[in-house]
Amino acid sequence: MTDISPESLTIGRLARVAGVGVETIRYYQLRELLPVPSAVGAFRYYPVQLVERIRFIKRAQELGFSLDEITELLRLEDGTNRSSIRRIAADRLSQIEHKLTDLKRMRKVLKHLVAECEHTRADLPCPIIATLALSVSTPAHT
Amino acid sequence: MTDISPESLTIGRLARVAGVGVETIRYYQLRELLPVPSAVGAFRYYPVQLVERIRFIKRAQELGFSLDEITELLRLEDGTNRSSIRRIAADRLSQIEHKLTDLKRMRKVLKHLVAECEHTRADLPCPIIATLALSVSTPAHT
DNA sequence: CTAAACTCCGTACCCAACCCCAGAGTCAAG
DNA sequence: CTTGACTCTGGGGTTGGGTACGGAGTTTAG
Repeated sequence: MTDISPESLTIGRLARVAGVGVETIRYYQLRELLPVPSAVGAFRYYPVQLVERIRFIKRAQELGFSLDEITELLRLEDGTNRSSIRRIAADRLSQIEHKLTDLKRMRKVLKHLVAECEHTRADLPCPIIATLALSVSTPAHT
Repeated sequence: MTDISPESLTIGRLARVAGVGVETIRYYQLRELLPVPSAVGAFRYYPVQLVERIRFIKRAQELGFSLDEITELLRLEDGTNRSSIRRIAADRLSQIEHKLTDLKRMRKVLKHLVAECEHTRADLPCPIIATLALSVSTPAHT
């Protein structure tokens, strides 16, 4: 966390230190999640601070944020616009709630079908196939 | 007026009756989820039975099955190989369980962060950003 | 009979978040 | 000063489930 300015890395080193692939860094540059440093010679050199930025991105991804949302979060990184940050997080949260509801519906139906299939006599039609073949379907999906 | 058979449809009619787009039918043919009928004239005519087949596919999709899995299910459609059918459903079920676990983790963290951000004094750093900027991350994603 | 509507076929493109490759140039160690 | 590991640019491809486009031929309603 001690920041000494002249510390710089090539893209490969940055990638290794941050735990991502070189291509990931290039892709993030394209997406404007990372700055493209100006080359000194033919190669570009990256300040070590970018390691933390990449980790920020990765941690946000673990919470399910898309790169677009992360771009937003990075713009708000100074933390002064708390309500915008909260909005992004709250939006993501409600997307997650929605998906949870959806998956729970699927789980319920599948659990039921698998169980039913296990103890239905072998001479009767398979309940899983039978359901797919003619049930009145349950609502929405992602 | 050239009624090939009382029970056959052009691709457009089949699509309308089944509630999908023409392109979806062609795509399903490509994926071998639907047979490609041989053309009588220049156009192809589809037996009405395919309407049910398309609905089968759509119902399976609502349960989260991928088109590959549905291809499998269709091969087992006669229902004689119950254990294979159950395996596919059970696999899908465990994928769903996995995803549920993952989403619940995200929800927990996000709920906590949003709540914390709401109750933290405005002069302190935003807890959402702070967490992303340096937390020790929690496992897996998607 | 004509014009609208439809079909066929191929190709290409969409989203996300990357991965992989080739060829040429470059940098740093020995 | 050579070697080999790296970088740069640019293009491609992947997965999943389709959608969109365009031109030529066909069918059908009026």
